[in-house]
Amino acid sequence: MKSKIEESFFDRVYSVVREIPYGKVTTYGTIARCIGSPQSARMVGWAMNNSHNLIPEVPAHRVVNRNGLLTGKNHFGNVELMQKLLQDEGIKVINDQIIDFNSHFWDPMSIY
DNA sequence: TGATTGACCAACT
DNA sequence: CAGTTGGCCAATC
Repeated sequence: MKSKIEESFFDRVYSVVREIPYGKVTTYGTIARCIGSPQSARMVGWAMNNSHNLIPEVPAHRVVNRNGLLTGKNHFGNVELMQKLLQDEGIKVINDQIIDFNSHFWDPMSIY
């Protein structure tokens, strides 16, 4: 029998994503690495997909791939919504690509 | 209930 | 240099 204190992979993902500060972005791989599964980056995106049903407070629009490309924009309902949200936070996005991505990048390890 | 897939990444050929 | 493959966990078919 599993301990209730043991959180699922998804729960850990949500915990990290929720801590992303305003105007900052991070990547799937970085989050996956932060929770101890560097190669589970795909699951992070999968968690985002379910997050719409589970935790609407998760800023999924602040999570992009390692290239700073808005690969998950197709899952926001409106393709332009993700880009709009990022631009509203002061992040420049052109052609689904975050401009000066390294400057807006936020490392989840900073919460430790 | 087994097989497939899914918003990724890195290594290998 | 570009295309393929392996890996991870959970949900869907």
